[in-house]
Amino acid sequence: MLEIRKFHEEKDAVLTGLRKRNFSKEQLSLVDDIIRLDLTRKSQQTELDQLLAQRNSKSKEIGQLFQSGKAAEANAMKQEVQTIKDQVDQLEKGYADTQYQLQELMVQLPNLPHESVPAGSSEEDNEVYQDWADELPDLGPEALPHWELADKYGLIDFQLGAKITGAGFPLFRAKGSQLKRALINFFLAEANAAGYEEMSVPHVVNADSAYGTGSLPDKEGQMYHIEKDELYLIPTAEVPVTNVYRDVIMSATDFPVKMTAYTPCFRREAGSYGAHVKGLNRVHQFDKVEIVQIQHPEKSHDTLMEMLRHVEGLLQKLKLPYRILRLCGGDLTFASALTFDFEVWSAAQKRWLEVSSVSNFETFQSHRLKCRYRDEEGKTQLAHTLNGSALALERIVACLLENHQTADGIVIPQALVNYTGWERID
RNA sequence: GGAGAGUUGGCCGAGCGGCUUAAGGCGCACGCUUGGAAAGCGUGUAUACUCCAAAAGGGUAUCAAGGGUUCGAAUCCCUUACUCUCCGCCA
Repeated sequence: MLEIRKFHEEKDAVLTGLRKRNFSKEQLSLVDDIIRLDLTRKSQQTELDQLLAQRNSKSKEIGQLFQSGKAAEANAMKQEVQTIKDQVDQLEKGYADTQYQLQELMVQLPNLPHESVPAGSSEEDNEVYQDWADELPDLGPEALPHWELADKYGLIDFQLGAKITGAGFPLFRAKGSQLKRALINFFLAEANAAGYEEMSVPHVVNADSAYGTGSLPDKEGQMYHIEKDELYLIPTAEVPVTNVYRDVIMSATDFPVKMTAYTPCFRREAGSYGAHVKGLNRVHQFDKVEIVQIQHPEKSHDTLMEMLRHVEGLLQKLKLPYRILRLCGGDLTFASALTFDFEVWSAAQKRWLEVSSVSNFETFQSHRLKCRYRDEEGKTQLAHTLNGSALALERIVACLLENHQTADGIVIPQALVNYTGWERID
């Protein structure tokens, strides 16, 4: 959530940011509505506080009167306080109402894009930040898509997954399952080597945590909701991991905080269909190793670039053709200020598949999380939060199978052989 | 799932309707002291919102969370969450 302070002090920056998000003129009027409501809120608070102060001091006097035996005076004063209380009740209602309205508007507003975010309305307008330098591999017409390879080598059973649960819950078996486990270990080992603390976290979170990272209310429909216990299946490890720092005030020397976790991720993704969701392209449960950092505002941009290079290193070691996109204002996720997507070339499908998204949320999440640090003057300031997939497993499996297929089997890249224990699938 | 006991500031811990602007201790910071340190002494030490042009200084709220009783609630009542102990079940 944006800080209300910005609306008063940097209104132009707010408007500029929202325009980059393609806000219409009517939508932009929200900004003035918010400023107006907040001014109302302030005056209501001042009035309310004054009344409460009166009530407190008079109540104290009543106590003293009783103690000195002046019951008659005390009882008279009770009447006075009673009338103050009635006013307080009235004002409190108005104040709560203003707060509620303000909150309703504030949660509708996405993060302001970083200045480097290109203008644009859809994924067509994303900027290719770093293209695949070499020629894209051409495997010829015999190249099989991953779902056929998975079937041919007995790696993934989509029918069994559908039988046990439903569509979008593939069952990995034999070397398919081992390959996935190897990738998890490989990604975690690389993250550990880069200084990220490994964590095993709950895969189910409460509403406070979901709200803290912005999954609620913005993505309510995307999460599996366990109503009986009022809990949510995590859509990404970002939610439990970032919430480690909810309601925490750190010292500036604690930066950077680096955490990593492997988790399954659950997404309802209602309304998808067609070839784009075939095989592993889009599933309801997938695996991911996530990297998260909490950083000083002045250093967060450099940190984002460092995370970018980390993800890039993984793809290079897996020998997969990739490109990096800088998302435009229209494609940026709600909470993000700046996002780079990694796409890997799916050699048989002949299309790019998104395998990672690396984002700087600046203070948008930390404001909700109340994740703060103390600056040189001892004042509390909001920290910056960042995260990235490093990496999403299922699409990597798809691309590994397709890109490294040969006539007599699938060749495992050397970096991964240390983790699989075998060199090929045949 | 059943029964009981708890949850107070960074931490420990007192308080069980007004004498609390939350005692006392520990920790931390600064100062005095010292050749330097320790000890000792002194001062300070939460968060959010808000008033004030700003600083200084006020105000309000917060004793797990939310509601209630009362002129007044950390303290009494209700609901919820969490922690611990015992029983049951269990990888």
